[in-house]
Amino acid sequence: MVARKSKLIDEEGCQVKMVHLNRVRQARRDEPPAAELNRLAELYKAMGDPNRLRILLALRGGEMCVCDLAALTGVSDSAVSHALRRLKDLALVNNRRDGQMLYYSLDDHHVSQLLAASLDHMNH
Amino acid sequence: MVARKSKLIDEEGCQVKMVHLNRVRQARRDEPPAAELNRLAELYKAMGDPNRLRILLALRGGEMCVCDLAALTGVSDSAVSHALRRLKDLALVNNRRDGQMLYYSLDDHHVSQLLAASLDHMNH
DNA sequence: GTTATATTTGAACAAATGCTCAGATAAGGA
DNA sequence: TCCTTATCTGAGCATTTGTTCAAATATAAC
Repeated sequence: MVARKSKLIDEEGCQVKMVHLNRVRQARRDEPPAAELNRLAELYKAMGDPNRLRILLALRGGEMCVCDLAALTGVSDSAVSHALRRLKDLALVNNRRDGQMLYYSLDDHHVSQLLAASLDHMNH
Repeated sequence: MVARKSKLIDEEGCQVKMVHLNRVRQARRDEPPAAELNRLAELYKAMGDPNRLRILLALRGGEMCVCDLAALTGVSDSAVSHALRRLKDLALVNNRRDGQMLYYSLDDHHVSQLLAASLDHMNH
């Protein structure tokens, strides 16, 4: 990095201040498409809530029903149901009905691996 | 999973409804300590914002200064600075001063690996 | 010293989030 | 059929979040 002073660059009609034009261009080029980026952000955001994260971690040990997850996390059945719907919309979990009860489990082993990688990262 | 009906279990003075007591106990046993769990959630939450995520992804290509990141993401220098402080507090990035400018980079290759693993996961 | 540039900081505020509550739905048993 | 249990849904609401703005720092050039 050698540049020391910012330049004003015209972009889409408005001037933008930047120092290393080539570096910014490279970053733009390497960026994943917006749809993929937003989906990744949604994924992280979903895992960024302590209770949803606890649910995901718990499901590594096998399927569980809603009221067991409520007992585990200490929130209402309703709150767990809301959380599970969000995780399901993101394809992080799925469910299977057995009578009146719904058993939730991790959607595939990738999810479990992602969690393992993160826990791993935390313990250096 | 065989149980079909919930039981009321006494826990810390209040009754909690659950179906598979052993499964809940196992999940509790396997749960990471609260401090670790909260830190992991904070980590995910930080990565769950599109602009912060874009910053992290951009830094995979090498260090960048604040105003370049502002030009990349299209938000103000101030917003980028706030974002970077949060990422720095979580040890996801660090910085180095060169004159008036601060160059930010990913804190270590683990962060980069974590991002790679996630992008990977997205493309099945 | 003064001035200009790069970044940081804190306050303010609109937008998003996660919970609870009440009512709806789905399935089983009497 | 009616009643009970398990889960879901939408509205309401308090908390949190991310941005902008204005002012403060930090360094460089003069």
